[in-house]
Amino acid sequence: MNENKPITIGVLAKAANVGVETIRFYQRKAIIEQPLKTNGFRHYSNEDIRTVRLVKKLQGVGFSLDEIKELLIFDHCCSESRSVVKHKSLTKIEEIKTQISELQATVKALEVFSNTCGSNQIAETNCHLLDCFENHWQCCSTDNAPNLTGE
Amino acid sequence: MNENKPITIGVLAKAANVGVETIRFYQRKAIIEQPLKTNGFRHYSNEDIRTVRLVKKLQGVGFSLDEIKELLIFDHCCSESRSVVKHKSLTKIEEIKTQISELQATVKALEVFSNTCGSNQIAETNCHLLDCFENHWQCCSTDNAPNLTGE
DNA sequence: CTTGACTCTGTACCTAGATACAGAGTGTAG
DNA sequence: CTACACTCTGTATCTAGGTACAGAGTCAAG
Repeated sequence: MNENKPITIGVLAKAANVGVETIRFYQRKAIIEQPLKTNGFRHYSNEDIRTVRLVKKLQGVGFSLDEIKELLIFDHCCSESRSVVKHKSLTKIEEIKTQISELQATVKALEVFSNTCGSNQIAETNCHLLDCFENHWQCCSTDNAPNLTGE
Repeated sequence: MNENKPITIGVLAKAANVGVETIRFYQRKAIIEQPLKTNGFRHYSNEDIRTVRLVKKLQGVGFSLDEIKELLIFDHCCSESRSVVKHKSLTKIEEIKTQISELQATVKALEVFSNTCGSNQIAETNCHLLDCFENHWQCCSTDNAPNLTGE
């Protein structure tokens, strides 16, 4: 039933909620495969729709197109090199877990900030984002930068 | 003790682990304030070091420079408009929480993928990233895109 | 068989976030 | 007082990820 109404670039773009130029861009970047052509017109598969949607979703959670491309390549060669794929997935999982903890620290810092700064009773000096973030990250303080300014 | 050895742009850049050009770029973008000058040379404060470090940290968890700029502006005007600041912080907290759940779904999908694809016993057909993500997101499937291809 | 919607290739342009460099001035150690 | 490291302003260039044409071909309805 998909044979009589082929999925042209416009149909794909609409289905995946992106512009046609974006599809062509992804082809140039080899994120989606160059599809078959009829009379010079490309036609796509339902899997292409799923792929483009996945690309947009993965971008939304912080993957770059290069990373996404790598993930998608896994998907096509996994019978050849399962252990490599497994290893790369596990590495990526660890990266994402780290990012989740950093985001949780951000939330904590913003909560403290909004509780102090958003409260009218608190003195202005207790109300600095910099302080809140430093308490939750121990990364921005100048204390751990020895002897750069005065010795 | 910081008076005799002023924090020049190079010192600041090194302390915050960025290039001097990045510092100048942040000044042009008004992410850090234009500091005082002596004989045409800018000198910075310890707070500037903290600020640049915070900027890099916030970028690392997905904030754009414009968002960071807005946060930093909060930090300087909060006594004037505490309720606005509070409201914006709470909005940001909700955004980050959403992002955390999406990242958690990504981790789940990758775990399933690495457990199937990484296992030598599993048939190749059970081993698609697209399937794993669709099961954890219900977003990429073509099923919920009605009548775009065949009717 | 024309008209309008769509597609093709190719190239140019755009924003964000830097990064590089030219040409001139400054400041400090030897 | 010279040499070298550093800074200044201003402009150009780069990468990522698109977005926007131009000029030509295709296809389907009326």
